[in-house]
Amino acid sequence: MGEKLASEKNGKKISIQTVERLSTYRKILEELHNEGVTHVYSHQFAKLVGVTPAQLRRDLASFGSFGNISRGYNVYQMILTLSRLLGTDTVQPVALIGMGNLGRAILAYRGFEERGFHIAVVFDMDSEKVGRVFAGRRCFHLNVLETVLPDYQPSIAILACGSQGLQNIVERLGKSGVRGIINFVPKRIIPIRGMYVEDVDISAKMEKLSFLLRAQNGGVN
Amino acid sequence: MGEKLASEKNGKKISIQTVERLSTYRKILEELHNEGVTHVYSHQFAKLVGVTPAQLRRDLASFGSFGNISRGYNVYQMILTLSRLLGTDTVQPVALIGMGNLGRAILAYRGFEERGFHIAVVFDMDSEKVGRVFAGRRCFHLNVLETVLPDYQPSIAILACGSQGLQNIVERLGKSGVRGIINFVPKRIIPIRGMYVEDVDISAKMEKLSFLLRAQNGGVN
DNA sequence: TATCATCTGTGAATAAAATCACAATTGTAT
DNA sequence: ATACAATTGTGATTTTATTCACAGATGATA
Repeated sequence: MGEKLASEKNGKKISIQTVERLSTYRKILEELHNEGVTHVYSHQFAKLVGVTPAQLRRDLASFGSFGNISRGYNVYQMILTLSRLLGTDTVQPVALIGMGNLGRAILAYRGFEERGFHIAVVFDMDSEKVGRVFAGRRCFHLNVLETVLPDYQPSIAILACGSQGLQNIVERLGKSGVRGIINFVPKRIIPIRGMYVEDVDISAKMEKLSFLLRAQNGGVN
Repeated sequence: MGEKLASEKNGKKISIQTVERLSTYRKILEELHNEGVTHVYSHQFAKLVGVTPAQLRRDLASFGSFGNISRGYNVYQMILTLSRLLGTDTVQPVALIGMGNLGRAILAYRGFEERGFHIAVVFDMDSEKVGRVFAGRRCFHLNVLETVLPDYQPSIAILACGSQGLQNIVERLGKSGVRGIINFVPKRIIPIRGMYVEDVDISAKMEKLSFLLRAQNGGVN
């Protein structure tokens, strides 16, 4: 299925699929918290996030027991636990490679900061971009990656650059201590040992939709 | 797992997981084609896309038989078949909602056109944006959605707007014939009957990476 | 205090996905 | 023409994920 790795906690395993749902859980929990809700039952919560109550309970049970058997789940306690698990309880510096349209849009997006990720340093290869300041960050040339990264120590980098020499950039990032990569470039990259890559491929998502629509229409031949 | 739906072809089922891999397959096949490669064996191809040969063969077999038992798979034939399946053999009009930083970055991205998706019409609510021309498209006010959409007949829409009134927009799109949605807004939306939603949540991807990194570091408590 | 309704956490069952492993096939070499 | 090496497509198996369904727990109520 999906992917391989899993983590362990209290002897139980947290599957990748579960982790992917945890972000949604946290998001909804924050909304509930802001509305003043202190406890929620699995069936209510499940409806809000769009999963079955059983799956929700199993997911939550995979990293601890939070449910009071007749009050339901403690919203705030779960937010704290999830934030800890997802690493959003502390601010994490992130490097951004590529200051084109996409890079600038990512930089402008406030959602990361809210969730504990701070784009600390940005790079580009284009001499047009290097040296300019974007949203308060001076843009460095990729050449000086190795020199500059240690000042910021990001463990995550976002690739929003061209596809040329991409694999090489990945390897250099890896050697400079980056362990996780969000890849917006529609080109397969191979992580070096101990690294994780998450691809964001919007065209692929469109193709998936497109497939589903055709399939539903009775399968155009 | 993952999701529910599947499609059928020749009595065999194409699972969602398979569909998600088909985009990658097609991408790699195009590269091979451009390099002049006419046939490829499953083990070579599998290595390129990063799956096991067995899985690749099973995926391909789920919608037809292309393999010559001793020449391997016909690259060009597979490109044609995949393009047909993924609906990228004809140009598909797409509507884009939201002309902020993200919307403009999406509009500027050439990758869609290459894969057969054309952003035909754009909308916003901001009077600052409405009426302006972005990359050749005049921006319409969301108010006139119902009036304007029939001229373009998109079956897919991209949401890159604010989260206010999002669900309402989804429903209006659905009533105007939109069947698939790519949602960049970090807010859960509920598709109306017959609609598909694909969420793109970059923060969630970062949280996933963050989790994996912590887990690997021995599980910070 | 005893009864009741309803919840969680989880073993057991089911469903889905991935992998194994091999029969059938086919080009190639001699 | 025959033997050989290597490939595909797919039954069988294994692994992983989800759902079912219920025992045990707990607050509410009278």
